[in-house]
Amino acid sequence: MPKLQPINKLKGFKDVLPEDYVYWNHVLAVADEVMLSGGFDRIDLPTMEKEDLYNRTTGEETDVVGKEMYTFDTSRMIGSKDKKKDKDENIVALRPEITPSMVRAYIENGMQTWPKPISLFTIGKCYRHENPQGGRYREFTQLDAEVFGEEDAAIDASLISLVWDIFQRLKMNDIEVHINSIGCTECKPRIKKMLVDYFKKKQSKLCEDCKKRLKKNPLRILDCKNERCQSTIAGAPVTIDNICEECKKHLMSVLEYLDEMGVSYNLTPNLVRGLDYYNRTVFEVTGKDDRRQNALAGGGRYDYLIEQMGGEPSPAIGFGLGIDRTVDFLKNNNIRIPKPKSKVNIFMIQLGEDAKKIALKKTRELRKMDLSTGIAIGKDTIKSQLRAADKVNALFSVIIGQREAVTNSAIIRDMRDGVQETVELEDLNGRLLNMVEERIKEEEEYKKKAKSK
RNA sequence: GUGACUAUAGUUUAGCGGUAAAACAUCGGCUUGUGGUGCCGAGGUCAAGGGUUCGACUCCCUUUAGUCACCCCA
Repeated sequence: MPKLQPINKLKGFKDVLPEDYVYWNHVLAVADEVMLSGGFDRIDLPTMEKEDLYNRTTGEETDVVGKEMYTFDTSRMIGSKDKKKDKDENIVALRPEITPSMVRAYIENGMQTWPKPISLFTIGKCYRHENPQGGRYREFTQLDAEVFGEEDAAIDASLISLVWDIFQRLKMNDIEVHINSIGCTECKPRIKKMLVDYFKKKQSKLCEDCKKRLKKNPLRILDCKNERCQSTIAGAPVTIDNICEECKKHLMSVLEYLDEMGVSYNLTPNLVRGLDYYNRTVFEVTGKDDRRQNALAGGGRYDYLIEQMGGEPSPAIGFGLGIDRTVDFLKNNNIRIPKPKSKVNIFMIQLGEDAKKIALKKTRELRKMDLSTGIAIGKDTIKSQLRAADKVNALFSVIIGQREAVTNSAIIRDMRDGVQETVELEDLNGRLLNMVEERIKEEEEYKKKAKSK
């Protein structure tokens, strides 16, 4: 028979294997802990929404929505009997980010009546159809947190401090926090106009991308990394010099609070975020390495979005934190994570049909006692089973053969030195529990001694 | 979407115009009911398709996939 072509995973998607999952587990646990202790409630939201949601929030003009979104027409799906007349109802999209869903959920569930501020977070997958490269995937996991109903600068600062705390807890020291303010409805248009006026005069000196940006999103020119544009950008009007008094005051307070909390940051006048809905405070956390895809987290204020989405006007601020990139960061920088506790303590070895039945029953009992127990059902020889026990680093093996099955006994073998003892079957569980506990205690003491030396 | 580079065993890599190596991993064996070390053995249409050649894993083209950079962003 000819070999069949195997099916591979989709481009930009990935499998997280056991070796990496310990990192995921750790990052997820730390994130969860920090957010919960910060007074946030965890929720879960759909991965798919109507496409319109993103057109009205993230912005049709942005690349994220304009060309990277996975959108489907459900009426044209294979086998679909659902042929609605109203086209808009049929167009759905996999979320490219979570904030729009958060805002939608806020309005849809009447959260404006909840005690303020409303602090929520969620962890889930997002999808963007772009070319994958280091640290960038088509399916990625984000921690998304939002605070609704409070415009005080202290909220901005404390939200940023939470991001900071997550990275601190993960022992990620080589990171930078960048902060900027892009103004409010009053000053943002003015700044935009100033920039357009300035760059229009120097258009010939800009790169091709920036010429396009001049029409689409002039703020983004400030963010351009093209060498050609740098000198022009350097002479451009700076946003924080031109924001209104109120916005300036807000920014200053944010910075003051951050100083107070011991969060170090850089005031980065060129920082603008790609999404349309931001105003005032915007921030980004990046790794200090020279990789390009080094944004670990980013967010900002979006005080007008809820009203724009048809809800009662309410201030809001939030951030997204990339779990994949955080895991990559830990691995690339060789940051140690706490060792997961040893997996298999006991390995059950059986010889013959009768013994197999007893072994299966005993395995279940031991597992119920919280003793992790392995068993190699498919293997029949004692040799191969012992080898399997060795592979998983079992502390003890239990051997039940024909002889033991007949006499209602079992052999406990210490895998460290090969010392064996025979016990009555009914005493097996208790004896094992004692032995494992003793051994674990012993190992901990040994570790302590090694450390103190 | 644009550009550069890469593709050999499960993994990491050698290799040469004359039909493939190593290390590690996996599985099996080294006679009786006892693991780790040791010894032996198994496994590859050299990414796919086409061309040049007496002959291609090796040279050329196409495709596909991966990596990196741009764009954008977490």
